[in-house]
Amino acid sequence: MTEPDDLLHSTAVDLRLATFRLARRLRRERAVDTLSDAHFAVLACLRSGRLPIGTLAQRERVSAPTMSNTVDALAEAGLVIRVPAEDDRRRVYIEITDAGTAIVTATVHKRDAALADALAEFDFSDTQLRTLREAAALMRKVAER
Amino acid sequence: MTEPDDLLHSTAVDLRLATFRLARRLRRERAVDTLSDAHFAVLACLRSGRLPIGTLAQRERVSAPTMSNTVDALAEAGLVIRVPAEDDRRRVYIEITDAGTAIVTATVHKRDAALADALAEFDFSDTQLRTLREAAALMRKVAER
DNA sequence: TATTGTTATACTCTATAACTATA
DNA sequence: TATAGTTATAGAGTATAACAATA
Repeated sequence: MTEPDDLLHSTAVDLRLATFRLARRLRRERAVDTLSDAHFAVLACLRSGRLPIGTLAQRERVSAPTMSNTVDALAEAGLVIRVPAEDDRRRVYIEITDAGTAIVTATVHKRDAALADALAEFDFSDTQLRTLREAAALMRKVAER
Repeated sequence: MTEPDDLLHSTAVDLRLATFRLARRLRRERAVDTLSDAHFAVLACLRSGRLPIGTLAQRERVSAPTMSNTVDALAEAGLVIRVPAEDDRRRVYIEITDAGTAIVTATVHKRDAALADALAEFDFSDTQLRTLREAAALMRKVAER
């Protein structure tokens, strides 16, 4: 346990507050209003390649039936397709479609643009921007511990 | 619109990714498993003082009926109480109880401790920690724009 | 007539349990 | 017998519409 008033702890407090507030602010930026955060997260998960339902459920920390329902909805919207595996016929791979990829790309661009605009508005110096980038790298290390 | 490859934009991209991942990681740390994120957020909102239902609904960006339900659940759990306003008898103030305050405090401590432990594990230098604190301050400015 | 909050109703997201098909 | 996925069912959380009480 860390002392309540050392640099480590006060950094943790500041960073927790800032992270929650910024995440909340950015989550509001969406390309498609009808797509929930949970559904969007699955779509984003599939950008780098197809995955079976079970793996998707584990990654998103939901149950298999929940992921099955989510995939139903995404498939009905034409954003993913089910592809039965050839070697193991119990398994079904989920692949993102071009329409799905387009939504992920547009949403990501929208969030990045909103954040870039916000940063621009404050006239941050290059030094401050580099501080933010370094911090971002540290934050990812911490999150993926 | 910013150029896709300038410092501003690449900072935005890095910061968006890092913010979402760290927020997700921290949200898993809870003092009470039975309390949902939405309910906890309302409780946290009330730490600094009592608020009417309508204000709570606006702050948390949910409808008034939804907030009414949430308050029902929190009141049933003994975490808040409804206090009718004296001057305007339509209005009801929601006040956090000692039990509610205890849960907020415990959860915040747990999240800060988890983050501090993670930071400690990486043996970040004081310079790196100060980078994170400065970044946190900038992030809050951006979030509260 | 406008405002504050609640009740009625319905839809989405989630989970556990039971089931089907395949290994 | 174990595994991958789906279906059945139920419980939370959410919204809009309609309502009651008060200003």
